Amino acid sequence: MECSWPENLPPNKRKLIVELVRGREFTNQLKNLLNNPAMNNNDDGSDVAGDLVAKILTSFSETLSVLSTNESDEVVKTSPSWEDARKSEDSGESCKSSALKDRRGCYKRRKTTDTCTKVTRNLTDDGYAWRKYGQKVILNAKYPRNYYRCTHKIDQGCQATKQVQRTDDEPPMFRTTYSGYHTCKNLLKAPQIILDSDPRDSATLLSFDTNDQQHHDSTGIFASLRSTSTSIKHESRDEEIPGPYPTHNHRSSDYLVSPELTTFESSGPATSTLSGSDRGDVMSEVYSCTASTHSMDMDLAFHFDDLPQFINF
DNA sequence: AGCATTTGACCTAT
DNA sequence: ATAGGTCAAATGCT
Repeated sequence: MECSWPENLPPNKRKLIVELVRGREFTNQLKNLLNNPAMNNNDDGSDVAGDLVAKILTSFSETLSVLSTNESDEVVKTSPSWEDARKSEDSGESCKSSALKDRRGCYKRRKTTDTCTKVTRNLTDDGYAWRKYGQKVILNAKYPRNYYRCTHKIDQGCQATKQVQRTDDEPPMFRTTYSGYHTCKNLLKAPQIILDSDPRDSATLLSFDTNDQQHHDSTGIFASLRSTSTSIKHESRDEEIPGPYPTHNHRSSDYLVSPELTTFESSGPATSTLSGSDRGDVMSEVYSCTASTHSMDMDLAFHFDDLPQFINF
């Protein structure tokens, strides 16, 4: 069947649709294959199901790749980039004078991204290499908030960031908020995607708190991902978070321990909000995520008693 | 020397 | 106006 694109559809959106359609097609083939296991081997002995899974994963990778590119495109479009700011400065229009110092602050704060928050008793490693780029005193908070970006922001353009803040609670808890996708090729472990795990498969409690106006359509992409193991190893050595001011040193190599992999992805031109959750003394860790697109809002709360499953970026 | 962290400045969102 | 997020020079560490 001939497919005609709307004239004004940007190429990257076409690519998104193509990849999603491909993914759906491969998934359907896999479904048929599962209904007829006898078809799983080609004449040459190759594993058809395995090939299809590989194709599906590739399709998702491509989709996520396009989405991350879109995000940066939008930033450039809606605001002057650092380079643009420099240019307008050169023409005597904005920022201020004197060379290097004026680069400072000529940036665009990201308006919205998908975020995911986890609250833990200890600081746990998430398997990624982070570099601290800031620390802020937060109003009415006893402890400062620490800002980290992916170590591969420069060399691979990875946009993932996280914020870590010690709560005022006793015993101390640590709230980690992740933003953006890891698009880097993490050398420690590759991000892994397993689609739509059945919540009954694990002890994780999933709470879908949906809005009244919620409606779904195919533009919402939200894949929940299943743990590859039944437990989460915590980092052998806790990350150090500064106590009430001032700060300690901690180097990015502190974050390089690789625990088991669990993955979570959400995407979409999005607005995001964070929500808290509490199960009193039963709770050991709580993860909450909100991802919303223009067509779908979804909140998730993850409770972990024995750490069978969680989220990873 | 090279890389990571610290920290004040600067900017945006509200 | 203010709180919070990011930048980048200075500084520290290996």
